[in-house]
Amino acid sequence: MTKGEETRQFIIEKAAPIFNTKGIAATSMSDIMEATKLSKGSMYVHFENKEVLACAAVDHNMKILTDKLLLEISKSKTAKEELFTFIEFFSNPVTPPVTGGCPLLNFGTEADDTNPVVKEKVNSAIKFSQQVIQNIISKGIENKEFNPEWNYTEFATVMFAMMEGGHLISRMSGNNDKMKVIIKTLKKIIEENTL
Amino acid sequence: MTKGEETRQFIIEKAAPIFNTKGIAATSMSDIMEATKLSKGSMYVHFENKEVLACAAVDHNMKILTDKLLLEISKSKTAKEELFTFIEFFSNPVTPPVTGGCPLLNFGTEADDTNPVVKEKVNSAIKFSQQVIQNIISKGIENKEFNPEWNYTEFATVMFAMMEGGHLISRMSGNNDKMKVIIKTLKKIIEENTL
DNA sequence: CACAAAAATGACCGAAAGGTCATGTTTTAA
DNA sequence: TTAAAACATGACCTTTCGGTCATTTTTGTG
Repeated sequence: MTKGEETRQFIIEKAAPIFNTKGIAATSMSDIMEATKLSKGSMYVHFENKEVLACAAVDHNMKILTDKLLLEISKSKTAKEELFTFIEFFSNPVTPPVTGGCPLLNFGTEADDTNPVVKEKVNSAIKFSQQVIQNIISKGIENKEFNPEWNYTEFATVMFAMMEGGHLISRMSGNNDKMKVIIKTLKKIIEENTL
Repeated sequence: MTKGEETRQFIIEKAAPIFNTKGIAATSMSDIMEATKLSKGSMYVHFENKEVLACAAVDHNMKILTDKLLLEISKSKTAKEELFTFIEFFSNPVTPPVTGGCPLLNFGTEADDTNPVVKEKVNSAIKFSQQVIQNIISKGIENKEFNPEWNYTEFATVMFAMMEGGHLISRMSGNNDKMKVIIKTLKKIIEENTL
């Protein structure tokens, strides 16, 4: 990695949690300058404009989250264990795996009617998440772990939706109680489909 | 209503969809001036500052949504019908009942780490929504419509979470298909608890 | 109708926004 | 080692932001 690439990466890493916490519109280049202790000119050497930096920060937040999640999942032995790990990974929205909370929720709602590029990034990430869930269950069915009649495509959607909704509720209330209810419910459904 | 009160209300009504669509940070007083065709000075006659206007807009969005929802629900005859109406009311996130999509999702994620006042407003509204669901089911149990063993407190949380999550997915993808899956799933659970 | 109070106007203010650029410093590869 | 390329700096630019205020217009009431 050249010096330039290193600096670019450094800026992204410092910027990512700020964008995820404050939102794209509310984050200024000065915020990033302060966090990186770099000059304004230096920022624009590595990023054409704020939008490009914001997009890089969005990507970074999603990548960090995905990497952490998949790493945790990879430690599991059975498909059921993998699903449980997935769910438990998000069990504490008040102190989430990525600073600022779920980037899909944060950037998705902000980008919705204003930023088609970010919106599409979020859309892809949502699809990917559901695909991960589906792949785990599909594998579990092949392994004779899960009920082959399970409509797991629909379950993947329901599970993802429940977790995002639970995330919102818990972050608003400031405690993880409601997320625990969501988790309990999801685990029960999984148990019911376990052979 | 005096002229002043009328104008204040007029500004709120014009501002509400803008705030809900663009977000609080990304909405400028100029945006509101343009929408209302009023002068800057006039805005500040009725609102101390942007924050006060934003709060009024948040309240308005939530009130409009609540009023519309409760009106629809009031047309239902049975408790089960009321629940179904509640769910169907949100069946088209792409063309939602309130311009900009669910204000709880929009303002909640934005306010999360930056605006405790709005955050608390959203938190209260979330609690209220779940209470509405609980009240319907509670009444339904008394009416012998629903299974008295139903853990409806937990269901209210799950239902709310699923709908918010489904809302996000559908808005990101630009079509209501995933929301339909959510709705189908919720209706099935309700049927299972119907006597 | 008169007239005080309320509402509306738009020029104006300082601060902060995103962005540029000449200049100086550090990397990098021949 | 050295020279060109890449990187870093911070002063500076324009625009837009939230907000103020003297002035004018409208409103409502005695």
